[in-house]
Formats: sequence, C-alpha cells, structure tokens
Amino acid sequence: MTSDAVVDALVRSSFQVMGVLTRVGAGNDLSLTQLRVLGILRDRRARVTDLALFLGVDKSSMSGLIDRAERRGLIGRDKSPEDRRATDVFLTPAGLELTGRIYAEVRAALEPSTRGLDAEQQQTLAGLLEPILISSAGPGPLKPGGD
Amino acid sequence: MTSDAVVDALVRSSFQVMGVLTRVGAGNDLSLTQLRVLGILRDRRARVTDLALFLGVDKSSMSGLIDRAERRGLIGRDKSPEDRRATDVFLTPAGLELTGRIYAEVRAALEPSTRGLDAEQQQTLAGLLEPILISSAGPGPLKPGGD
DNA sequence: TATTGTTATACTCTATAACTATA
DNA sequence: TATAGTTATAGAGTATAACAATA
Repeated sequence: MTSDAVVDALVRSSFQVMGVLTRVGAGNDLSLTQLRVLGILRDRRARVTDLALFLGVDKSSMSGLIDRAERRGLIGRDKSPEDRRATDVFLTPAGLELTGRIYAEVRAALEPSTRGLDAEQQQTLAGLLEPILISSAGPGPLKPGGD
Repeated sequence: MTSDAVVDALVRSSFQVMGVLTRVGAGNDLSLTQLRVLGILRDRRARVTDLALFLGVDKSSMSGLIDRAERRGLIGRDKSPEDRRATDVFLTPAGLELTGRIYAEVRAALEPSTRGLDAEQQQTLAGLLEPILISSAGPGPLKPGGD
C-alpha cells in the first residue's frame, strides 16, 4: 500500500524540479522536451523513432523538435549507413557546448533545493528514489517512456 | 555542497512522475497545466492572476486555459464582489467529480513506483522531500511558482 | 507488407502587446 | 496611474493522417 503522503511529496517536488528545468530551459530558448533531447544526445547518437519512444511523443512531433534545433545549429542529422530509412541524430559542437552549460545551470538552480540535506541525507534520498527509477529505466541504449 | 547523484535522481524521478501525470491527463483530455489548475481549485476558489502566478504562466495564457476548461463545463467564473476587476474561478460539480477521479488515477498510476518501498521508507522519503518543498511552498492561499 | 521519417493539418499552450473596466 | 482580465497575434509543441523511401 502506498500512502498519500509520499505520492503528494513526489508530485509536488516533481513540479518544483520541472519548474526549475523549465525556467533554465526558457532562459536558453529551449522547451523542456528540447532540454531532454539535448541531454539524451549528450553521450550518444540516436534515431528519430528511438528518441520519440523515449520521450513519449509521436515521431512527427519529434521531426519538428529536431527541425527547430537543427535550424539553430544545435543538432545534426545523418542518414544511417545500416538502414537507409533511418536517420541518426546527434549534437553539433555548438549543441554540445550549450548542453554542458545548461546542465551546470540546472545543478546550480537545483542546489538551493538540496541544500537543506546533509551528505548522508542526500545519499539516502538518492537511494530511495532509485526503486522509483528502476520501474522505468533499464539497460539498453534508450528505453520507451512508459511507467 | 550538493552531489550530482541526488540532482540526477531528482531530475530523473521527476520526469517519470511528470510522465505519469501527463499520461493520466491525456487520458482525460487534459494537459499537465490543466491538471494542476483542477488540483488547485479542488479545495478553494482562486483569482485568475493568483493562478497564473502560482503556475508560472502569463495571465493571458491563464485566460485561455480557463476558457477551454469552462467550455467543457469543468470550471466556472464569477465576478469578485470585493474587487469588481477580479474574477474568481472555481470547479463546477462536474469539474470536482472529474478531479476526484483523476487524482485516484494518479495515485494508482504512481503506485508501482512506490511499491518498492516499505512504509518506513516511504515516510523517510516524504520527510527528505520536505525540505525541497519548503524552499518554494509556503503558507497563504497560493504561492508564486518561483524557486 | 512493414517500418522510418517527413509533411499537411488542426488544436493546445505560451508570451507579448494592446485594450477595457475598475481601483 | 496602477491593477485585473480579455483579446489578437504569432510561434512552439502535440497528435492524426497521408505520404515517399526503404526493408
């Protein structure tokens, strides 16, 4: 059985974290979804469909997101050599640089939220959030955005 | 000092919680923002500007959100008796009913995420998230969506 | 036939600017 | 003058449907 208190705390803290991410993104003219795309591509290439699955959006929406980021020079597209139907998406040097700066901003912006916890509490919190994550995150290069 | 591990766990769990909320909302033809509006109005009336401040959106965006919810019969508007410039927004009986059902859905959808934790761990988690919340939540009827 | 990605279309969400009504 | 709210406008994000290219 799950108590309402945990659920409420999770939901409210999530809205707060999302608020921070939204604001940092907006400060760089990036939506929350684009922020995630950049984060995913930070250490790998990915296909359009895989990105769409992971983010839980339609592939047509993904096309638009990539279009706009590509127009800004943050993202590039390559025809996949293995499957000529597929398109590999990747960060340009400018995209990589921006992503790095934004992630530093996110950590800085979230710092006040975690400042109230000492090192041990932070470790405990990270540990308790782990089982919540494993219910969706898995191995493999990218996982669908299911629950 | 804040470790990257906590921040990463917070961000990732938040995206997962948002994913659940987005899916539950979509299943009821409601955006995340509209879900929040209904949640806020569940136990109080609120003015347009206060809602906008709390959600971190412009008042003109708020007007549109309210318009669409009103058109669906979920929300009503009243001219405030105290200040005739202001508009009080509230849930209709249909809106209240829908909100109740949706919140039950959200708890059910989030249940698998918290199932891995026993009662004591859940309590600990809620407690550790508390300091994160207090950095933004406060007393008063509604608080702006700042960090 | 099935899959990958794009395009066309329509609607929601969002902010900015201009406006009305009230304070 | 300042504040509360709406409307007009424009752009991003989203899904559905139809399409071309490839498997």
